[in-house]
Amino acid sequence: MPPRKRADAVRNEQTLLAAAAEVFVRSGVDAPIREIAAEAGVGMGTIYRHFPTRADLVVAVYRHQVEACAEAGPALLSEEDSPLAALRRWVDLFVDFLVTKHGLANALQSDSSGFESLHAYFLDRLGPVCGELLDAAVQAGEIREGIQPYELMRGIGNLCIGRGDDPRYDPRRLITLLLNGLSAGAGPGDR
Amino acid sequence: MPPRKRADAVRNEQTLLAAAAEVFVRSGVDAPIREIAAEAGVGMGTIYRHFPTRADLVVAVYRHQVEACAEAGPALLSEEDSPLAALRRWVDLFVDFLVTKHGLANALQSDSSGFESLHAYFLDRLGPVCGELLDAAVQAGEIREGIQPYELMRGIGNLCIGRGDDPRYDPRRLITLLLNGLSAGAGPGDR
DNA sequence: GAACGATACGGAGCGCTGTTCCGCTTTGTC
DNA sequence: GACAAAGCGGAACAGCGCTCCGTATCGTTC
Repeated sequence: MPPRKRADAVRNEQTLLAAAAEVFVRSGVDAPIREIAAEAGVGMGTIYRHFPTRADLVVAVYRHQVEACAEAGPALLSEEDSPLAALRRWVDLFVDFLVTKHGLANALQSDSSGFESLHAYFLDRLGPVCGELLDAAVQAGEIREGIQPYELMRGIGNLCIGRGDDPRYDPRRLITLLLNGLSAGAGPGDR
Repeated sequence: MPPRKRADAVRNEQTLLAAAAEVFVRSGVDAPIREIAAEAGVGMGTIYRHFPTRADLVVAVYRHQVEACAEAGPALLSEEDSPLAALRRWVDLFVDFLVTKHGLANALQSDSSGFESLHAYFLDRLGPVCGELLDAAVQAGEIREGIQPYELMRGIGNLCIGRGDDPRYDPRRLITLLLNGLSAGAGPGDR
């Protein structure tokens, strides 16, 4: 066995993933390495040691975010007051994650097979989580039934395409409207 | 009326278009501005004056190339010994042009409507030219009939996708094979 | 052809970026 | 506590986009 990694290295890797995720949301996946290093409070050498290329970093953040998003689903369900509130907060996390996801295609440039498998992983992992949130909200009578997880995730994903082009376009506002539409008139008496 | 442009400015613009086309083929559409300036033998200021953004330059080269390619069709037909030879040389020009075309999407970033119209212009202008070359070669019994201009152009275009990724992949070699296949066994006795 | 604005040119210079490299620090082990 | 080994930080270098302004060229007028 190769001797296991040093504790500080492990720590730094986690810090970097979190910092990169944050910076990606703020400045896009093409953000300067310096900015990510500063956000994480580490040197640039550290980033290059952990993630030799930008694609490595983007992929790592992607996996990390998928995982975080997946784990956040059940957690939010239990800590929020209502399933709908949990769903709203989950969607918010999901939107942040989409920056990374949309940057992935460029970062991987022409490795379309790698992209496919990462995309499949995304669907397998997040689809059920989103489904749980939707079911719970339906059970609680907070949203109308009938919408599929894939449909919602895809719709949100599409609303976020091209974000940043034009300051007048704010995907989050539209997504809020979408969710409002989903809950409108969905009381117990609804059919 | 604004006074017409100075002679040297017009000359430089033409020189730049030719130089940029050349450099795009050699180094891709992301080639450093300095390299294009050097190729054209002008200063960088001159490029920025004529084409404030990279997209402006790419679009201008694109139009210029479409035009050149369109005019080259009939010219080659009359100066080459056979229609097939003319077709081969035309395809060669076309392949060079595709570098610019494929770079266009990135250069325009998110202006998809601008891209659409440029693409339509491309089809309208070059489709008929390609058709003429194909017809002439068929008439001369040099290639089999039945292939459509759009089909050929699209096929060649697709073969050129991702060029430069991998030195082992040479689109021109495959395109040569394609043309050989088009002419194989297309003698007068063929039916 | 001489003189003179207007126009265009060239390239040094600035600021920002990716990437490397090596002296220094921290960690785990004996 | 001592000492490799592993890891870290960030100065330094190189390449790039873009601007700015002194200089050269052009077109016009006499």
